[in-house]
Amino acid sequence: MITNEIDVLENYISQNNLKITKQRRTVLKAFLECKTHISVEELYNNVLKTEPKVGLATVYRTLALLTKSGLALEMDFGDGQKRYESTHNIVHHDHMVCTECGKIIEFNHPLIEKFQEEVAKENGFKITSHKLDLFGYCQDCR
Amino acid sequence: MITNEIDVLENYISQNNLKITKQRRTVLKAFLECKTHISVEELYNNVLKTEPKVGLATVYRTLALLTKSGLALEMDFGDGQKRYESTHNIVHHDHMVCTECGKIIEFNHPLIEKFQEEVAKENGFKITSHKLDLFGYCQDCR
DNA sequence: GTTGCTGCAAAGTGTTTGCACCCTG
DNA sequence: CAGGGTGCAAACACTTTGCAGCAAC
Repeated sequence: MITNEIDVLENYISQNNLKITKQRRTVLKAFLECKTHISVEELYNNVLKTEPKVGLATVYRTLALLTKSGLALEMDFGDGQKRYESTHNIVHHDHMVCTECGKIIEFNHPLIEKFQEEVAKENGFKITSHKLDLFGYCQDCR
Repeated sequence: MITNEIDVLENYISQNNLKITKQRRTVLKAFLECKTHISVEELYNNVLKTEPKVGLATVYRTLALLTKSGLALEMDFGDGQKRYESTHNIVHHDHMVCTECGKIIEFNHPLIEKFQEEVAKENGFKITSHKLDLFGYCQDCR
């Protein structure tokens, strides 16, 4: 529920001497209502629909805040802009990106994760995060 | 051998009505002598050591050319700049990136590749390329 | 009333492009 | 000598930052 996220945000905010503002609530709300893997520009446009005088910089700053507070994940598909995904109610997954139509299919394969850990251990490497993107053509575009 | 790469480049160039120039040779030579996963800036600095009046734009343009001719692979580790790797004598591999010291460990795990194909097939997805990056701490930094 | 937040515009960063001149083929 | 290549600077796209006024606590 959205209430839940606002709690998380307010909790983070009160622990860090920050302040809740109308803009931050608006951006969070729009972020949670949006499709996932949203770009800053897309989110900004959605925010403007309800709150037309919010600045783009505020959206950038709020997304950084959401990322730090653990509500958002920052992604980079190499298309030159950052994209974000809510951490609410999602389990970890990787992405197939259709280079033709831009569609993103999420998937998760436990064995792939397992072998990642295995190969990391072999190299004395401690994984904190990972990113697996498959690029190609989706069913409709192949 | 370097001669080999120049052949590949000249071959591509002659097939596309392009021209061999001193700058292109210099960039290619520096590229092949450099450490892998090199950034444009790093390569540019190395080029300047032997040919001080080459422009940065030429390095960008030549790297695009090398990528198109199949001599270079473009990578993006999400640090805001493109990096390149020679395709010469390398087999496909993925990367572990130490977020502390920047070290990059290459690895390859055939089963991970196999399961990628498997999960793609399940989704009717045709993979043309993929990218797997593990982020975390290397042996020295953990 | 302090101190953090906002909107705006300016500055940054990495990359691409327009153009006049140069050089390869 | 035609047409692509080069260096330079300007333009670009996305993101960050400085600042004066504003709002939350």
